[in-house]
Amino acid sequence: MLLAERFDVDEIATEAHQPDYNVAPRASVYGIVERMPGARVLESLRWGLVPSWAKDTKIGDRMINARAETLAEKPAYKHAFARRRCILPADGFYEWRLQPRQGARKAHKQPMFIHRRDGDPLAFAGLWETWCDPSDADGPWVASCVIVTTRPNEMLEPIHDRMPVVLGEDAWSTWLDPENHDLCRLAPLLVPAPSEWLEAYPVSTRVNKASSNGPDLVDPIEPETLFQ
DNA sequence: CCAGACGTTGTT
DNA sequence: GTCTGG
DNA sequence: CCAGACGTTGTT
DNA sequence: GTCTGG
Repeated sequence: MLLAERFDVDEIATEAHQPDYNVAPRASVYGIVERMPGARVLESLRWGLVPSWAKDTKIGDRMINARAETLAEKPAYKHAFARRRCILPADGFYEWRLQPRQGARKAHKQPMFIHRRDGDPLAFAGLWETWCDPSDADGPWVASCVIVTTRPNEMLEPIHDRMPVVLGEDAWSTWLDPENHDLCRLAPLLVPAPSEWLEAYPVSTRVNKASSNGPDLVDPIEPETLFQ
């Protein structure tokens, strides 16, 4: 499998499924994790971190982004940041650019697709946790994750004021190593990716609807249809 | 001490 | 579990 | 993030 | 306006 090769995964702990182009919170995403140092496993993770102490999974619905600036202090992320960092691979991500329209009182929100220029998948920095219902000890374990965000790089700045942390290949081992507790080696990774890595282009507003999906969502749209 | 939250983005 | 607010 | 709902009683 | 669901 392509992802497993690209991320040098040793074990695939999840069945392959079709890629999602419009992932919503609570959906499953791929994650690369190391429970043991150096042993990379491709897992299926629910997007929206459910901390181990949660009474139910509801809390995960709003734990979809974690600010890099405060990761180490937030009760909900502290443990995962210390021991359960992961990589969340993605073809790209969407941001909505406010685009004032002549004669319109409301600005148009133009969805943009951001991806790597070299065509490789992005490696989002993420955190993950496992949870099991405290009222049902025999119930299933739920593995969940959260995407780490930071300030935007130069290229994204006109589009949005935050962006996911995108790790370069040279940072993967340091980030994934569960025995690395050295903040001085982790903190420098949580910075905006170089603008040169990325490209942004406008896509159809069909992506606004969570039920829309499929590869055509990332098709570039013509400038004429920018202002519909 | 106990109770209650535990998060982010964007918009007004 | 752990932090904050009262 | 956007889209879409925005409610209760009583029954299974 | 604000919350929930995807």
